[in-house]
Amino acid sequence: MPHTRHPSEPRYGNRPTMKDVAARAGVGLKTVSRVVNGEPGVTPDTERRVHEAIEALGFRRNDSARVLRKGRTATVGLVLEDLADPFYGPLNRAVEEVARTHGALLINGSSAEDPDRERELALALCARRVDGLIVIPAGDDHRYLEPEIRAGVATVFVDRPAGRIDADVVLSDSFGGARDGVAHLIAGGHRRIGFIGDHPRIHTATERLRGYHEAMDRAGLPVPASWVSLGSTAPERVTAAAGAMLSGPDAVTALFAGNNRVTVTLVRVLAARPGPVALVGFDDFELADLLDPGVTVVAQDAAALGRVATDRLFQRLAGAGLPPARIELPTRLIPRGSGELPPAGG
Amino acid sequence: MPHTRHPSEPRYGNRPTMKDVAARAGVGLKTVSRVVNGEPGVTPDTERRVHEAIEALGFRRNDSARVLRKGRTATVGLVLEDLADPFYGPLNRAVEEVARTHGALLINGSSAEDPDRERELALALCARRVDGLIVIPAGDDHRYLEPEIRAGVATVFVDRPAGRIDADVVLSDSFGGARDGVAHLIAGGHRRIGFIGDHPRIHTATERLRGYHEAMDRAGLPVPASWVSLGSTAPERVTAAAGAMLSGPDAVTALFAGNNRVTVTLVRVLAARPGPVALVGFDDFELADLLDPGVTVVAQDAAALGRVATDRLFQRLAGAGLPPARIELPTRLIPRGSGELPPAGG
DNA sequence: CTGAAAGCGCTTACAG
DNA sequence: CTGAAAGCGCTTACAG
Repeated sequence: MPHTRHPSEPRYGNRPTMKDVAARAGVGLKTVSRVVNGEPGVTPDTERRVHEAIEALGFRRNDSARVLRKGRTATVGLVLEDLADPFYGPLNRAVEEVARTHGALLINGSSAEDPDRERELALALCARRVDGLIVIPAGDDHRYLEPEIRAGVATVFVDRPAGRIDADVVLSDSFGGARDGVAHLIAGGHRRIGFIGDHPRIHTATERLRGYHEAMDRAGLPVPASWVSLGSTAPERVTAAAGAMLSGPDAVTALFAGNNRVTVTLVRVLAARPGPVALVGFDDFELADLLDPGVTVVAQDAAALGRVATDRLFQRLAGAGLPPARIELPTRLIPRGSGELPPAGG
Repeated sequence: MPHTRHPSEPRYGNRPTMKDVAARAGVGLKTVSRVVNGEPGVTPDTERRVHEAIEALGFRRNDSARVLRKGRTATVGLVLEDLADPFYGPLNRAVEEVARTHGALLINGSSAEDPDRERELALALCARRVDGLIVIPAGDDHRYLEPEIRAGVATVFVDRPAGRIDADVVLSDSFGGARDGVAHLIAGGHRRIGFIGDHPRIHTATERLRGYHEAMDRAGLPVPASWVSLGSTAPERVTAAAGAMLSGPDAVTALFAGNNRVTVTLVRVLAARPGPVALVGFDDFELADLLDPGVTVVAQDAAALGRVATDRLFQRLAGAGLPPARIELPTRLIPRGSGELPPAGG
């Protein structure tokens, strides 16, 4: 007797299959497939019988099987830094919405800023044969994705460029945004401005630092090494860095925050200090306008990053033989008070 | 000639399969499978040859095919309200982390508070044969999931109970949290307290309103209809509701906000008014402590909701024949200033 | 230690 | 209009 059904095979919880429906309706398998997929060429009577069998058995097509045969999974993978980070919420949602218009589902996960975990997750998604992959890089070497991209996985990097491979990337103008933010402080009369940012291995951190230097240079302002601090965005580290910059003979009168988390920590630090210190932060955040003073920021459009990246991905999937591109989105300076505070004590 | 390969079949972008690897290594298909899966019983030499073929061809196992045969997809589906809503970020991440410890990936999507979209999404996930489903309900009738649950999809509802079916649910103690929050205002001397919450079809909204009434009743305080307003959380609606409650002879001296978005809008409304009005909000939010005054909230642990729900889901998958349970997590009152303002004018 | 056959639940490419 | 056969890329259950 040939192998039929064995309890050790979950068989998707004993769900009925097209074969079961076909048997019950007294038709062929292909006829069931036709009805389920709304293909033409089935008599109303046959169709009715099939529908009755589907109802009676509670049949629901197994899309995993369908997808195996079709060759496309109608799935997009998204690797971001942290699903819990509010910055990625709108990006995540934007990716979902675009995918949805193409009938695709979204598998996502966090790299936790760990390059190994990013790799593991991205490759797991490739193993599931996602049609496309959107990656917010944690690492700086993405050669591991080269075979996947060559094999046809449409891949777009977001927020930071891919490392050591040539691939699509959609990002905000970090350099220009930081430059304008720092220039805004300089225009307000500041001469001693500190920069506190993320790890130097993170592309946006160094780009924003570059923008800072550009603005200072243009204004002919020298930058002692003590005014720049890159590293972890942990509150302790940022607090310590700010403390150092705000004391001593070279004390700064203004701070530029390299990202969201740094900004929030600096708001706390400055709220606990007596004198006013000007602050401009990269990235907007909810309630920034309600704080006192409101926090001046260089805002980027996270939803637009996700939308543009996913559009690009589906363009690739549609077969456009596009060369890898770098798409840069503009930022916007939003003055709210903290960035307009005059320098204390000249 | 039998059908072999045809250009109209994408075949996952011409990726090599185990069959290709087997041919190249000069071994059987099953041997490749053994090597790829680290199964024992392969001579080192054979193993080496297989590995070489894998390298040379750039083979990566197709987990979608594997999953079809195994009967379990190692995938968890999560239907939430809005991927962009910061409240769901930590929940989302917690679900991911628990799934990860079980080797499962996460497919998620937004219902956009639309019951039809919730249904469509949940059923699409079932069609993909997710092993388990976590749903934050938008609708109030989940009978459509009954066949899926019966067929073996482990299902857990979070934040709000399922409608018209008996299923696991993990939620915060909305009733108790709101009761305590309102009692806190009463203890501070308030007698006229308004409640502004979400749509009455949302379970948490009515539970929190129930808590409000309980606290007022216990204190022997009558509640005119004009002090209660449920409906959309759109800023315009909330602003109008607050405006009505804060004027006239029955004007309230304190407000209880039914959720996050209401709280934030009320903070804006109150900041624009002359006199102090006390405020307690349900749900904590970032920077609540930095506002002036700090916002007193009834905090729920969103990450714990996700963690407990996903643990429950995997318990079910492990085969524990559990009856549906209702798991309620405690809330925590965090006084920060806004809830401790005394009643203006007695 | 190794591999051929059957099967997971569908769709494709045919042939009637 | 309808369906049997072959196949998607793997794993299972055997048999050597």
